[in-house]
Amino acid sequence: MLDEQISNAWKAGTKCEKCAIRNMVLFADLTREDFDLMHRPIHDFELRAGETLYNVEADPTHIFTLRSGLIKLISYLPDGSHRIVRIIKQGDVVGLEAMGGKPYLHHAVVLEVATLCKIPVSLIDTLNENSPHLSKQLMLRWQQVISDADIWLSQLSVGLANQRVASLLLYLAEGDNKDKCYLPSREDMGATLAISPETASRVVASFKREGWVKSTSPYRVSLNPGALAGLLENKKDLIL
Amino acid sequence: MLDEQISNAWKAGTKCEKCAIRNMVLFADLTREDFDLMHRPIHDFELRAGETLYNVEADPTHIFTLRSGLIKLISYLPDGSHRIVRIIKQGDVVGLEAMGGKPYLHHAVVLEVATLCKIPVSLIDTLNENSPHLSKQLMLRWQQVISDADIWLSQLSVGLANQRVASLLLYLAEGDNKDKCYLPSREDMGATLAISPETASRVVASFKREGWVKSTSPYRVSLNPGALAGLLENKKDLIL
DNA sequence: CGGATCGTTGACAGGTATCAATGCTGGTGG
DNA sequence: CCACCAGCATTGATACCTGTCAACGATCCG
Repeated sequence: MLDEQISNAWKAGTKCEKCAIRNMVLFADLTREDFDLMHRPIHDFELRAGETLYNVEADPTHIFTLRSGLIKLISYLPDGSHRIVRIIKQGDVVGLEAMGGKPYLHHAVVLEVATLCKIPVSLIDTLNENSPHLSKQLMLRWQQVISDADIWLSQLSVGLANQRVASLLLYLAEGDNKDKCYLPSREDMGATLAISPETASRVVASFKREGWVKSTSPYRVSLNPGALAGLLENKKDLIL
Repeated sequence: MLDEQISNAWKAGTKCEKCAIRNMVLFADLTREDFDLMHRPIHDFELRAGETLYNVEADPTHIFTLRSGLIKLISYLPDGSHRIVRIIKQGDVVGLEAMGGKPYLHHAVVLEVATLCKIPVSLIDTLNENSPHLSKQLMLRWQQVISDADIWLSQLSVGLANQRVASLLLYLAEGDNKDKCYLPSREDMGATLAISPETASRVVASFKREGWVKSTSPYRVSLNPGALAGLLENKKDLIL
């Protein structure tokens, strides 16, 4: 039975290599023996839209990699309001805060059906002491997170409402087929862009009227990246 | 001469321990021999307001710790506009992106006279392979950065202009004497809070009229934390 | 004393939040 | 099978807030 668990873990390991499609190579250099040494294996699983991956009160014992789907990270303010501070896309790592024993910083909720790998922090710690390579990989993950946070700050929270919505759609399209992407609920868009749901609705409606955004299936749209990007250009056209 | 350099590095090392006042303990567990082994020592120096610590084009060969003063991190957008995405306070680490060879993500400019430690990335790398403890410390630094970024997103970019200004002042006061803090130029406040400099000016002026903010010296104010915090409470007073 | 830079203040237009009403859709139960 | 309901998107009307443009004042410095 234990052997079965190990085997399952190793299966997850091979999937990790597939994740490498999006430079997800945390474990690319591990051998079969390394896995056999572990008591608590990596576990892969699936969550449906609306389900919670973790919240701030959960035990910070695992980090996760998102193999497919979409996850939102919600930050709650003392006054009860909330904001979506990040959207996790395929290949990203979630819950890195757990390293170091600190509680999770957010409430992580699935937007689109998600398949994930669940990795015990203790495992990372063990490997960390032996493999400086993994340590480097983790460092790169942290950088990615910061880099994403900066995009949020410098692009998604600035400018007119239609510019913010355009930026968000383009951001979501990056991880997807480049011109098809997930379309968040209007309330989620509001919480993401610091605008009201009604304004978000108005903007999306206007984009649809222009033909820049077309619904394909529920919560899925195809879009015209060029037109949307055009909205962002003329923020400051200085005469240099 | 080399010996003198080493001695200087060690002096900087002792200062690191002083930094530990704000849980800055990157090198707290290093011995004298460890330092003697290093070819490129830690160097400490000072920068005046307005001077640049680094920009995106600089060689990402060092990370820095801020022993005193204040530094803003600016992110430039493709369209030429810019935003202040973080403000580095005493005890914080700057330029962590340099780990991993990636270019610096921002333009780092001094707001208030800053004293810093300049640490070669190569040094960190070397130590990293031997000391898992340092690796842990770095992890904690990353967390801190993320945590700060989240504050920016969830508090400083949301709500009415006066709420944002209040949040910013309270944030700056944290690192200071709790009721005295640095008062940024109106333009910097605008770039930080995603509002126009004029609006920032109006809000600050109104705070001064209310007596919540009082200039002490140029770019320095004392403030009434309670009153400012009061502005943030009634965002959503639900009947729970 | 002029000039530059920054902060302040005013007037006004435009964008957005808010409140409210109306469609729309999917699920439930009769 | 249909009616009903709940939740979400849409749309409208209005007040408020903020951006913008512009003028003026303060301060510092050459």
